[in-house]
Amino acid sequence: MTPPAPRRVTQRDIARLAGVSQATVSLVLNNRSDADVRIAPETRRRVLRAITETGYVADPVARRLVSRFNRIIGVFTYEPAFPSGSRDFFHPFLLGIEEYAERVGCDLLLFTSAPVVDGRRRVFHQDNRLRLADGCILLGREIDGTELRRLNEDGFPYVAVGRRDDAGGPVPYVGADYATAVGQLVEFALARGHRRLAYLRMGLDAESATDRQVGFARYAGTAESARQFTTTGQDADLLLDNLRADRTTVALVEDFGIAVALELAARRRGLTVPGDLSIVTLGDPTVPVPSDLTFTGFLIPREEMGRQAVEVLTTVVDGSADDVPQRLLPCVLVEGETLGAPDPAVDRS
Amino acid sequence: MTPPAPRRVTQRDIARLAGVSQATVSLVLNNRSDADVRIAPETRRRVLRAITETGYVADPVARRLVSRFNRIIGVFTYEPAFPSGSRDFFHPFLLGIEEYAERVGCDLLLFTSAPVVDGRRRVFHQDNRLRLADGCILLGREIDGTELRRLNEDGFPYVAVGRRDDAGGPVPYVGADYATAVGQLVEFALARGHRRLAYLRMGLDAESATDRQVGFARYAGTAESARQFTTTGQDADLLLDNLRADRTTVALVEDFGIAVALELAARRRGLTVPGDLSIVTLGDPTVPVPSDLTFTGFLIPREEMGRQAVEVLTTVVDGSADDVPQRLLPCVLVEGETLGAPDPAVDRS
DNA sequence: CCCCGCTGCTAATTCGTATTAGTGGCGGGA
DNA sequence: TCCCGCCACTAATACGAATTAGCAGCGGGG
Repeated sequence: MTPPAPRRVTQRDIARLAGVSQATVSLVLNNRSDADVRIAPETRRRVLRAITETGYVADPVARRLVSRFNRIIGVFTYEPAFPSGSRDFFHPFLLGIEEYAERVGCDLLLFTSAPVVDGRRRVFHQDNRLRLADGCILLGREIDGTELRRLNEDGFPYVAVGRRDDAGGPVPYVGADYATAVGQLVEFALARGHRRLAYLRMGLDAESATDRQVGFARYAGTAESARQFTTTGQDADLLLDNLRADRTTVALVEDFGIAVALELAARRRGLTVPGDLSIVTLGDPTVPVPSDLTFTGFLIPREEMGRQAVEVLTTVVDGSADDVPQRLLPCVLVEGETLGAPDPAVDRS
Repeated sequence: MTPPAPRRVTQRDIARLAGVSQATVSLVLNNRSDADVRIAPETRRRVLRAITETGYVADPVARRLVSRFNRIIGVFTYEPAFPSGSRDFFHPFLLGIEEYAERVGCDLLLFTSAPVVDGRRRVFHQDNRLRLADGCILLGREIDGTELRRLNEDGFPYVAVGRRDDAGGPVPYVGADYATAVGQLVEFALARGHRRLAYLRMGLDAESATDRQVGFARYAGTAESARQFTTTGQDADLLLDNLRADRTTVALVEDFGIAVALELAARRRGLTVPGDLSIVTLGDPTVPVPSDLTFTGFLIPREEMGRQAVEVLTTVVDGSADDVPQRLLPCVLVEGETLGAPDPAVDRS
């Protein structure tokens, strides 16, 4: 048992010590010196002395109650923020978020208390704690539309990381420009002479998946063939069969893990990459995948997304945001070694 | 420009809607039903309806002002929490912290706003925000003693991760029992026949370093030789020279990276590990080190330390702590492949 | 001498919620 | 009829800081 905590020092205590009123202490503290507020230097000194003597610090909670601002940025992750599994997924975002938060002097509040319902965390629940923060950053592959809608209705400042479809109004976000990145890779492939492309998707209906498909569909129009396959990557061999049957020369793979599995299957079968089949990845690995070769594809600017999310959020919070901020950051193309020219023999057949 | 934020819904609004007083709303909300507080079921229903209609949620800040509790756990890291460099250092702690915080329904507040002075973050500074949280977990290899002292004086609930020396009183902590772990490894080495041991330290004066040395000193007493070397690992060759000159058969290495460097230097010189020299590490890698062999040593129970830190903190916060909680968790020994028997020829010389 | 205006401060109020003391109304027992 | 006691609330206050209106005191101009 600890002794009943000694009541913490308040402005009243300081006031008593310095022989002034609580209001004066507050004025000195915020060192106000407007036209209509003047404090004699001597008085100011007495107050400051009392403050340093007692080591007084203003209670941020009480302060917030008045000022409506906390300098706290909420971070809501739809999966645990520090999981072993998707660890590499959130980490770069958090890195950028932390960096920028430090720059603007904000603390980060991780809403770990949000209860899990139906396998997902929920922003809105009984004892909603969102308001502890001035605004909130939403992280997650998929974000529930109804929750976004609710945020919009409440007018609570927030920013999603990753592009989001409208939800009862436009959603502020900082995303990655997947469509363009995928488009560029398709153009590369076409320029190399590829005419039979395949797009391997996981079958998620997250915006990030849609955007990639859009990029593929938009730029692959001139190809002789541009099929799409849905796969989990479990049966890479079957997948490979399908691709071969289709005389595909380059596969654009949504998920990095599947690309690795595909390459492995090809090698097992005596095929070479990119000799017999080119493989292009459309996103960096979210879990460490042991692979000795560098895949052609792109990197998602996760860290920068985190940084800019904080930046955007601050503008939304202080009301200086221009309309609803929506940013798409360019992905970084990776040359890699898995995109080659198609086999001429096959190509002519 | 956003429209001037629509003032958020308060209990007064609910009260007006339901035709009751604000106090009644509060009573319904906390669904108090003590002997001296009774609300007619009909009234209760009216209030609840108004609440669900407006989507009202209590302002956690105002609530805190009254109750003194926030269900917020502060996390203070002396280096950035999500750095690229020491990433693997904090991550496991945070993982455990998050897990347990979720379990007890607390949010995590990362004090990213703490300014960096002299290359380190400081807990105490001008605009101290510690009080936003109910208590605080301190993470860092080295923690400033004066700050601990200050925390003790202020009576602010906190727990350090890692054992700490007294600072104006005992420091509550959850640490790893390095002394015992190192001791066990020394005993293993002795049991294998080693008589000439060397302890390679980095020269930090953190408690974690001291504890390891204590373990070494305590258990290596019966050895023929038990020297200590200070090294940064830069000149692994010189280090190796010294060890050879000293006829050392087993080196206990504080830092994992140095162990790797040493093994590399040995191999370059045509020596085998553990044939010619046994190497034991005294802590797991904080940065990913490419190495194909498993070092004999121990693992620090970082995740569990994080979990228990939260657990202990909650007891400190609610005053149910038994005295000053100090826990040392056992490390997990790793058999590994780098501890062998000493070369008999050398041994007899 | 009166009043204005300036200086330097304080009293009072506000933020939103929790808690406690108290109050009006009503039924029942004496 | 009077009073007690219970029920179902409400009024008032506290939490700690920020802010605003306003009040003494004093000097100077008319």
